[in-house]
This record gives sequence, C-alpha cells and structure tokens, in this order.
Amino acid sequence: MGRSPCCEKEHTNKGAWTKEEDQRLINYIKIHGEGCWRSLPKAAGLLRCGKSCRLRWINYLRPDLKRGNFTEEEDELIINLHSLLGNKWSLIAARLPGRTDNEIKNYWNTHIKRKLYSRGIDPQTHRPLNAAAAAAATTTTPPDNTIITTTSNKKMNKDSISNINHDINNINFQLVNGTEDSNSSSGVTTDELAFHPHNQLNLDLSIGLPSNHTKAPSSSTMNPENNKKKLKQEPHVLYQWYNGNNNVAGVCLCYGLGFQSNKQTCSCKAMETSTTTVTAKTASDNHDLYRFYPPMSF
DNA sequence: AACTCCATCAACCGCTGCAAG
DNA sequence: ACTTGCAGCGGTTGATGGAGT
Repeated sequence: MGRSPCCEKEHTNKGAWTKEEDQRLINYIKIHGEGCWRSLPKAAGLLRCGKSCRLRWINYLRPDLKRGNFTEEEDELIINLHSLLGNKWSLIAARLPGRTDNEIKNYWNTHIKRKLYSRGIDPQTHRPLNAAAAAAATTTTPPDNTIITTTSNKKMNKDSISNINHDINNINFQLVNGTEDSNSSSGVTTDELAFHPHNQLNLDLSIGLPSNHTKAPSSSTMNPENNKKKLKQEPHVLYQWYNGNNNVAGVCLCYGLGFQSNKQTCSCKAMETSTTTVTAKTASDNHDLYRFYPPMSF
C-alpha cells in the first residue's frame, strides 16, 4: 500500500513558473506566511503541488535571497564547509545568508568542482588528487570512506535532547585511524599520512544551535516574528580533539566558518574552562588538519 | 544562417526523518 | 509500537542560451 501522492498530478502545472503564478505565491505568503505547503496551492489559487510552491519560494521568490555571482570569500567558505560537512547543502546554505541549498549545490557542481580540480584537489575528499588516486589504487575502500567519516546528526539530536535537554544539531567527524598501521587494510597510505600527519588526533566537530534554543513548534513558521528570532540564533561550531590521554582540547570555529562568535550566540568560550588550554600556536601547528581556517584564538 | 556542443540552473523526483494520531 | 502524512533534503533531469564551427 503506497503513500498517496502529494498532489493530483493530472491537475497540476509543471515546468517553468509564470509571472502570474509567482505573483500569486508571493501575495499569498505575504499575507499568510510560509508553511502548510500542502494546502497552500489550493488556498492561493495555484495549480501546482505544494512541493513545487515551496521550492519556488525558497529558491527564487524569497525576498532575502542574494542575487548575483558568488564572491571569492563565499567560494572559500563553501569549500571549507564542504570539506567538513560533505554534500549537506542545506547545512552549508545555512551558513551563507541569502544563498539557497539548490544554488550552492549547482554552483558546486558547475564551478567549484572545476576550481578544485584545477588546484589539484579532489572535490570529494579535499585531498590532493595524486594522494586520492594512490589511495584508490591501494584500497577497495571508497574515497568518501577513508579518513573522515560522518554520522547522521539525527540520532545524536535525540540523545542530546534527552541527555542535556538542549536542542542541538550535531555532526561528528572522527579521525578513526589513530592506531592503525599505515599499510593496513584501512587503506591509509603514506601519502595520506603525509597529508594528515596528526593521525593520533580524534576529531569531533559539532555544529548546533545555542543551548538556550528551544525547538519552535511547526506552526511558528507561519509567524514572521518567530522566523526572525530563529535567524538570530546563530549556531556555534566546536572542534574537539583528543590526544590519547583523554585530554580534550577545543577550539571555536565560528569565525572561521563565517559567522559571528560573540557572547550571545557562541558558547564555545565555555570550553576554555573545561578543556586543556590550546594556544593559537598549537592550533596553527596543526595546520594540516585545520589548514583551511584562519588563525584562531580564544 | 544553421547546426552542434556545452554550461548553467530551475524544477522535479524519490527518499528520509519527524511528529501526530 | 506502529502507521500515516508532511516538510525538507539531495540527486538528477531537462530547458535554455551562449559559444564554437
């Protein structure tokens, strides 16, 4: 028994939107706000399915969208974020005000991939192409699955909520090859070790909303004021690493990832008291791992 | 001018996670 | 605990326009 379709396909338009359709959608959302996409087309007098309306609004009609070419800074930020997050376009888009996930995804596939190839960098692994080729030649492990592995943030959210009663989104990155021989079946080659010399480190990156954030009910999206509040709650980014003696060090990447690190929005500062002190020199010493980021300090 | 090739990007499709019942 | 419906995400497709021949 399959799920019922999101709309009656026979009675919906497909393809490019007309100006009239755009105007109807804009007018409706101006009055009623975003949300309830399933019922929106009928209410707005549109012969479109709800998903189509949502996409059109989010990717094209939203008033806060930034138009025009990507800047060099945005390019670098996208590359940095992709190296951390992978193809999580919505997460990446969340760090670039005025840009949509679709736009970034397209831009990545058409521009940035080429740019990275021209730099001799594999856009999937963010490692030198020759190292990636060597790794591929010496292992059956897919390139995506080598040194850095990602885990879904969804399960962690639940755990985090139940454990610390905070609504956060986490993404973990772990450097898992710390004790393995470089020629072992892990597929880690000497080239890779040269590129990632700090293979004793266990990286743990979390990106989440501030601890005072409480999840808004779904109906909140109908209220522009709630949306404003939501936007103000900037996420913070922590890098943690372990030196094998359970000593944990951390560093705030808020600045490096392109959003403000201040007292209101960034709780990374708290790590200072609970973790091993890390000097700026230490962080820069690890430049092979953090080489995309500007010098950091607490 | 006509044609082909290619890059771009808007839009679609299928899937997943979450919340409500 | 399970089912269902919705919103959102990421991969893919197809229309379009510009460049090259």
